[in-house]
Order: sequence, then structure tokens, then C-alpha cells
Amino acid sequence: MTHATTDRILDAAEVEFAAHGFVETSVRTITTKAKVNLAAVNYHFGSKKGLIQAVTDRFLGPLSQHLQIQLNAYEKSAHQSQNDEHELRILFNILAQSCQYVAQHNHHSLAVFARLINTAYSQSQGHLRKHLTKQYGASFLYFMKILRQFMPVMTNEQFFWRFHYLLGMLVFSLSSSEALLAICEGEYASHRGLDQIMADLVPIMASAAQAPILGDC
Amino acid sequence: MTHATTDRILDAAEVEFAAHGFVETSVRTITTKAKVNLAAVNYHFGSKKGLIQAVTDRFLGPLSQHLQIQLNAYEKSAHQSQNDEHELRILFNILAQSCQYVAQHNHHSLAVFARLINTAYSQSQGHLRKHLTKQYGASFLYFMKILRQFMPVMTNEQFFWRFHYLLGMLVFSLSSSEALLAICEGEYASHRGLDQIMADLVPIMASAAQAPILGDC
DNA sequence: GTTAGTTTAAAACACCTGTTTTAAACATAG
DNA sequence: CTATGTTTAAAACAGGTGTTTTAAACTAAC
Repeated sequence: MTHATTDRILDAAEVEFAAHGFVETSVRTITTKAKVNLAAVNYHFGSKKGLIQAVTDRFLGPLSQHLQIQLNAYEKSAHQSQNDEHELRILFNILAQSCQYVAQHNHHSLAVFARLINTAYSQSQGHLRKHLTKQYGASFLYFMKILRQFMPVMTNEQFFWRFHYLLGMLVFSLSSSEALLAICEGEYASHRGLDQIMADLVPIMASAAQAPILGDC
Repeated sequence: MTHATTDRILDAAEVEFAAHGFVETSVRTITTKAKVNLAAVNYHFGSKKGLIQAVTDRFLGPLSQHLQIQLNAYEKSAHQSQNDEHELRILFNILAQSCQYVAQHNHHSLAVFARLINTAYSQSQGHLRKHLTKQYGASFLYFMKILRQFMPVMTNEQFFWRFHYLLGMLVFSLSSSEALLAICEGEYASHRGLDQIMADLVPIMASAAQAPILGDC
């Protein structure tokens, strides 16, 4: 079997990264859980940074690919823009379904994905952010370009920040859902899967995208 | 001067925590920047955990206090609930102004606050989350209780998750705004202060709070 | 002036980190 | 068989971490 060790490391790293973050997870715990030698990480991935990037590439590659194809199909289809909010829902649904598509092939990937973006953005400096923007920035710029058409009543700058806010809601909700459940311990809410959260957020993001810009309250 | 050392440590810790997070910031860099002895942290705060909690308490205390007073005043005032969205904006504005109130007394506190919540939620286990919920959970439950009245068309569970999504947008946007600016390097957007972001989010959260619940797209 | 609390300097503690090295064993394709 | 790439074991490396200790100085209050 080819690369059985590599996959075992990636699987274990994915789970640990999702549960404890990148910094808090040591190479030793990954190799222990993966039942491989300690040196295997540096042998196959060069360094811990290389492993982190490999973990992210494993689902960000398919995600951006799937997203690009779906967006292409959307643009070619005859979508009479009857209603901006309706089109926004379709677009956010494309994003959600692309995430769910990659999540189908890997149980933990979506949680890792969200935590990854969260960490990459929150950490004001790091190798990861540069890697992600250079590798997958084009796909998200493409998504932003299409989205822009249905958010006309704002300047470029207002659109940019609004998009940031929406993405933030998505990323935070996905990455902290388990922690939130641990807080209330089933007192206020029952378990909600990442796909359900994703479905919840589609109409919410569409509404938030169209919220008016107020000078004052 | 009483507690000059303590305050110097808290100030330095606040800046470093906001810039690099809790785990990535070492006690040695804090004491170096604060120009105090290394042992001073353990002498005054017991441990690094104690320092982290002290940093958070310094602005979460005034925040929850200010929030509780404002909410009390809101409840006592005669607010004919003519429009749910309008009331929601008022409520979210109270939250925003409470944050800005504590930010007035400390330049860095709002950024630390957002990053703190982000870290506390994202890290699935930790002392911080328990400390925060036990200490300040009541204030936010009070806020949720009032908010609940103007989001009637959903179940308790739906409301709980919706609230989580809105809070996530707020926290993520505040904690990652600087990182986002670093990515585009002034290409797409100019600088936007935390108070501006806060003001942006008030109508957005109000709209998102009222977004319909869809089964399908 | 004595006492108690604070602050400093410097060193050491014990532990964990990512990484590298050595060696031997295993696998598989040419 | 041979050669090349993989995997393992175990140890060590160099460095950073939070924390503690020792001693000496300083500061303020009684």
C-alpha cells in the first residue's frame, strides 16, 4: 500500500489540529496517535509547517476546485436576476455545498477547515496565511466577484468589509460549535452538525449581505 | 505609587496577547516589555493563567457592569415595540456602546477582548472558558433574555444557535480585522477602526437576527 | 529603627518542543 | 540478488517554556 504512513499521519494530525489547534498539538502526540515513528513527520513533510500545509491542502484543493466549477456553471446558466436576495442564497448555497462536498470524503475536514481559517486569520503573522492566499486566493476572489453583482448598493470598500463580516460568521460558527455545546452541556440546545449549521447560515448570510448601511442608530 | 508593577505587567500582557495570542506569548517577553523582573508575574498573579484571567477581568468587569446598567435602563424605558428590527438595533447598539465604553479607557482592550473570546471558544478545553462563563455568564444571559422577545418566530433552540452565529460574526470581525488588512495590504480596503466595525455590525446583526429559517434553497 | 511587603538579579529547575542522527530492519521494484 | 526507498527504534540535540529559589536591595508604614 502506497503512502499508508503519510495518510495515517494526515488523518491523526487532522483530528488533533481540529481538537486542540496547531500550536497546542505536538508532533509527538500526532505520531503517537498515528502509531508511526516520530521522525516520520519530518521525513515525509519536512517540518511541522509542511504537515500543517499538507493537512490544509488535502481539502482546500478539492474545495476550491469544486467551488470554481460550480461558480462557472452558475455563471453560464440563465439566471434572470429577479431578486438579489434569492441569487445571494444560491451563491452562499454553492459555497455551503462545496464545503459539504469535501466534508463527505472526510469526517473531520470541515471542522479543521474552519479552525484553520480562524487560526490563520487570528494569528497576525504566519506562514499559513501567505500559503493560503497564494494558493487559493483566486477562487475566493472569483466568488467575491460574482457576489459583488448582487450587492450593488455599497462602495467597494463597504462590500469588502461586509464580505469579511459574513465570512467571519461562517468561520467562527463552524470552528466553535463544539466548544459552545460543551459550555451549555445540552442545557439550552441539542447537538447540531456542521452541515446543519451550514444550512442555517445560507439565508442568514443572504440577509446580512443586504442589511442597510446606517450612519447612526 | 501603588501597584505600578502590576499595571505595567497587565499593560504589556494586553498588547502582547492581542498581537500574538495567549499560547504564543511567553512570560519572559511580557516581563521584558514591561521592564519588570521575570518572577514578578508569578509573585503577583500566581501563574500565567492567573495573569490571563487578570487581563480579561480588567475589562470584562466594567463591560458586564456597563451592559447590565444599560439593559436595565432599556427595560424600564417605555419602548413601544413598533418594529422588531428597530428594537434589535437598539439592543445591539447597547452591546456595541458597552464595548466602546471599556475601549475608551484602554486602547488595546477591545482587540484583546475579541481575541480572548475567540481563543476561549475555539480552544475546546481550558480554564478560561469556565472562568468567563462563571464570572460573566449572567450578564450575557440577561442580554439574551431581552433579545429573545424580538426574535419570536423561532424555537428556543433556533434562537440559541442564531445568537451564536451573530456573536461569532462580532467576535471574528473584531479579532481578525488587523490580520485581514495585512493580507490585502491596502489594496482593496483602507483601515477601519474597531469602533467603526462595531457600528457596521449593528444593522447587520439586526438583519441577520431576522433572517428567515429555510428548509431548502 | 524595625518590620513587612515589594522588587531585583541571577541561577536553576524540570519539562516539553521541533528536529536530527544513528542504526537496523523491512519493503518492493529493476 | 541488489538497490532504493521506507519505517522503526532509540537517543540526543539545542532551544524555549512556566515556575521556583536564593539572596540582596529597596520602600513604605508603624
